[in-house]
Amino acid sequence: MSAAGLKSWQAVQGEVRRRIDARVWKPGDMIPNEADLSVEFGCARATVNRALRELAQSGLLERRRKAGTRVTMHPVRKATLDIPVIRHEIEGRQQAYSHMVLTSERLKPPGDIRARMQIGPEDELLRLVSVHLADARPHVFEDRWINPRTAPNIEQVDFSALSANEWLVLNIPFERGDISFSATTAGAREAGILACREGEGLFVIERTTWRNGESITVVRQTFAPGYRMHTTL
Amino acid sequence: MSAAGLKSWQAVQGEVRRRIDARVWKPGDMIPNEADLSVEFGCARATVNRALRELAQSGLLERRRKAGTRVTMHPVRKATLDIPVIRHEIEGRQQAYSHMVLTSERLKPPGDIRARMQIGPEDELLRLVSVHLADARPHVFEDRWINPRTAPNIEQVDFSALSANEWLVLNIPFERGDISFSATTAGAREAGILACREGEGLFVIERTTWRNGESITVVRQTFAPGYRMHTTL
DNA sequence: CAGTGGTCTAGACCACAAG
DNA sequence: TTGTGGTCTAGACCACTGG
Repeated sequence: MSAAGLKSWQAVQGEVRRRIDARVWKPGDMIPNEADLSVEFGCARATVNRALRELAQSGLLERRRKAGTRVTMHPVRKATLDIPVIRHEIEGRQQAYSHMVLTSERLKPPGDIRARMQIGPEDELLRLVSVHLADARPHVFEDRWINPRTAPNIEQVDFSALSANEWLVLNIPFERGDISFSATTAGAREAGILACREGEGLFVIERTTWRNGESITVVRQTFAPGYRMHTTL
Repeated sequence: MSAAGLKSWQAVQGEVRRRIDARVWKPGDMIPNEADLSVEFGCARATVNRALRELAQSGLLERRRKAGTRVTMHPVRKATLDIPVIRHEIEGRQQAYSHMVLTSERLKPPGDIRARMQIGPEDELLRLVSVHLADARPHVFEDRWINPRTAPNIEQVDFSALSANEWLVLNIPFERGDISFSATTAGAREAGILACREGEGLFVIERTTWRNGESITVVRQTFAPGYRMHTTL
């Protein structure tokens, strides 16, 4: 039953996965410590550590100093999604990208935006409403608020040449952000802009990004019908 | 400008991030090799390697043997989503979980399911339609196909006690899977089951899982209005 | 061919937390 | 207090691939 001569961390990881899968180590069980495993497998402890560390990060194991390592009782699967710049996503499908700014204005935001961006009640933001097109057909409707304090010179940028998304990616990289995925129902406005029927279900991504503890932007992107994000587990 | 005495991989990683952020190393630039960096930072090469490896995995750097390491031209942000078992998600919100099986039958699947699960034209699958409830209110409508070849004994399982999701997680762990997120419009059936209005936009997760090169299950989960997945970037 | 990242090793010290 | 994982090190060899 024992396995010796597993000299690569991938091999160790595979053997550990196999044992968990085969219920040699059951959910909730403790597994041997790194030193013992390194002896059993005939490799260095660092190799075992690398193998187990990745399994812990992926949620299959739980590790605590002194307490040791146990098989997670109810593993939470994690999926990694790529969040592409919309132009690249469209061009990657061999379609022609373009975008249009519908409105651009400076004003005090409503309360929910103010709260999400943690700004003062008198601060003004730049609001940009735009639509991204793939082969001249509407693809995403975007409603964005930008904080001029973190993005100076934003007022001078010509967003007809470069979308706000790309300008920010290039000029104001963010340190931290949160993102959410949901669905909404097309109202008259979305239906008109995205050329779909009112009442259709639409995929929505909302994002807030931060830099040096200050918010950069809040954006809500509503996708045309049929949009789908895909990844592997 | 140089930084010496960065003795932890986190510190090295932070310094590298800082330089990329500050445009010391611009998108597309090569950066020094690991040996040189380890000298500059006053640490071992393995420490530099660990720092850079993680940055490469997160998409900020591109590394190739012999070619060296360069700053990614258009970094693709990655978001990691937790895909919880529905019962845990509901109970985590302090709500009472329950579920109901609406139909359970064995039959030959339609062509799209057959294609996605890569099974023969004569193979039969178990089809389970069910709904998960949070505090007795409908939360998810689930349409699932299960392959009896990978999940033997599935016919004998009492899914009124344990949902198919949980039974599979416990008994037939998958090796590989794909998942997609999209939106749909509630039809009469979804509206009835989820107690929402017809025509409402609903969030959808579709999953296919595999084990030993054979498909285990295909499931489509349609969430009640207002559902949202959230994570950080 | 040779330069670069990828990995393994044996040993060491440290940080944390369970008993 | 002490067992465990977390990390660093110096050195070594290997695998890939650009020139």
